[in-house]
Amino acid sequence: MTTLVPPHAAPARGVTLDDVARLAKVSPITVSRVLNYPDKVSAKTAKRVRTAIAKTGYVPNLLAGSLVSRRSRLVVVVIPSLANRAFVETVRQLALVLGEAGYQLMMCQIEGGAKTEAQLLDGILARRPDGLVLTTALRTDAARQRLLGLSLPVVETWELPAEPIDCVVGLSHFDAGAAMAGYLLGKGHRRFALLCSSDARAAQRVLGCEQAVQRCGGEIVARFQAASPVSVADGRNALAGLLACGKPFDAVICTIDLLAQGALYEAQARGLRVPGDFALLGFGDLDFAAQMYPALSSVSVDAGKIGQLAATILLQRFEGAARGSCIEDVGYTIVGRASA
Amino acid sequence: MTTLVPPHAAPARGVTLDDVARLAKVSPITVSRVLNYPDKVSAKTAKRVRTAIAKTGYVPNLLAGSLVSRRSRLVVVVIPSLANRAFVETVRQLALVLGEAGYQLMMCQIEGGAKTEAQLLDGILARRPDGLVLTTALRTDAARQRLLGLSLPVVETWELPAEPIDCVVGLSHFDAGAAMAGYLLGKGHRRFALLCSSDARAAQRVLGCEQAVQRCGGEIVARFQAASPVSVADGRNALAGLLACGKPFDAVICTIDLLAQGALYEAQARGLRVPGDFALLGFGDLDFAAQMYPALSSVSVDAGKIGQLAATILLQRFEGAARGSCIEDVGYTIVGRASA
DNA sequence: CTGTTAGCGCTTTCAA
DNA sequence: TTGAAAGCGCTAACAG
Repeated sequence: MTTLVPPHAAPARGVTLDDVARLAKVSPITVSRVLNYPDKVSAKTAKRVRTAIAKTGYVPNLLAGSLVSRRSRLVVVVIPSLANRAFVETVRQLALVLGEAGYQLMMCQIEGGAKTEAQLLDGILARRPDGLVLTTALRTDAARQRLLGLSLPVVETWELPAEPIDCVVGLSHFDAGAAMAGYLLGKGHRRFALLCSSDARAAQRVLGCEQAVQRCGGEIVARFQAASPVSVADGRNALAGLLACGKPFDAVICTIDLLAQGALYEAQARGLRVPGDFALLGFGDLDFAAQMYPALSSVSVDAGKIGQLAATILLQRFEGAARGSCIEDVGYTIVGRASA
Repeated sequence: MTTLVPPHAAPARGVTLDDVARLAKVSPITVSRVLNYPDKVSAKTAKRVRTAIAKTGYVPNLLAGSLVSRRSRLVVVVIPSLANRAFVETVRQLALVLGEAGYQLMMCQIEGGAKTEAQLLDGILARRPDGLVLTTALRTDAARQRLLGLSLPVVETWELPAEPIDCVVGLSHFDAGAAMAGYLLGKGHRRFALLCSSDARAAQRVLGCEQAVQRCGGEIVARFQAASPVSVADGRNALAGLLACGKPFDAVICTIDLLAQGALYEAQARGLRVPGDFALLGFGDLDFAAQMYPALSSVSVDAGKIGQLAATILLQRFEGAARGSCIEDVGYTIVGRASA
């Protein structure tokens, strides 16, 4: 049982399938079948093998298995940042549905670090996942091209790209922005301030918002742009800046609830009242929105449904569905509460 | 260039290292070296190889590489749930430091699903990560035993387990709880209400808190326990329940900022004043704590430092440091603000 | 600096 | 139901 330590102190050799096979007095392939196709092995043999597995503490080596079977049973979901709470429920549902189908989900954060997007992506692809879920669009064309050149199933989520890589589950942020403005216009507001975060989707919402306001005879009196990543503090600062510039407004539209949260705190600190002094509308319907006082009106997106659909679509792609065979729009819902 | 589709529609064969080698007119190992040990190849040869790589769109297969080299350059960090914001910065720093050292970090969520903890762990181990970071303690002994039986470097974080698996970067939640009570006792508060979340670490903080209160002649007049996962709504409900039961109190201690946030909203909704009517103290110092009105007193833990240290320790373990060679206590800081 | 040989641990394919 | 042979794509070890 003693093993010589190799020169460069490589990790211990570990128990292999062959070790288990020897102990159970079967051929290696039988052990493999017990693990992967239990039906194809007699109950008696299977039991002997399982005993040997337990006795040895064998952990299968998926690197080897995936290499030859060309299936890793791994799905990677790429998220821009853990801090972005929009994706929490999406990822949860993804993991759940994929897990039930025998796939493992792992998350990769794509923010920060010295690596380019393409390098990060190559690092992921090198591990040969069976599928990929993107919660944020690839910013570089190099990365996009890389995926287009592969036959790897990909689901882009949370938006509706003009030229999808493969399948899509998302919503139109332009439309959502227009609906936000429409909602406030419908309540009689005309003088809007915009507090914006700095990502492409927020920009789309702003665009939709601006066009709707213009179309209906409203006016955008001021606009503040927060740096990325956006924070509650940005919301406070933005409202402070807005008040400082002195232009009158009757509604504040935030591209994300965090900004609205900050704006509300700033209003409270100054003794201003919402919705008395101005209406306030956020986006995302994060958990605190319904709980704040006053409760925050927001736009809700069914994040869990995005995850479920993305998982289902991936599974279909694994079963042979064609690339690009599915584009789903999950839409959005305006949730009116006390603040607007 | 046409390939027959194999019977079970296995994924396309893809470009291999041999293809690149053939195109560049070198041996496969030279291509490997260009990728892994660029110094060991002449600039001229390297250039030819890189051209061939670009031309073919070659993506290395780490499954094969890791199999033979016994190094996956993968570190997996296990988190209980994406929703838990405490770990955001820890994971970010982990990814950063490990990334600079050539390791890739992937996250696995361990909540929900039908899989047991041990099964989930086996699924991770099967991919042969070079290291593991736990942000939450393993709940089952089976899972713990599995890790103890391997030589895999592991760092447990965010607490100081009595019997560590390997290395540790954390803090004493018992001490933090005692300090929370001590802080309020020092401000003259004596009648405490406790709003608790339902995890082991919160329980430790509660324990520390209770003992400190008792020791100093204070009193815990009421205690509410929120179900897991905890939410802002739980905070509102808990404060409402507390007020309903009618017992007088002058300070509310929450095991987590989310509960304090909810409690504050409920207080605002009822026209109560913080800290006028009662002091409020949270834990975690989440981003909104400093921004709320009134600003929330809380306990800050240097989450980023935990990540940095964990990464550094892992790298040392990779370099041969002994199992269990490092136990770090990062402590905590009480951040006094308006609410207490 | 470059190449040859061997084999990582497993599953596919075919045969019994 | 079980097994034997072959080889997935790559790198360690050694040789030139």
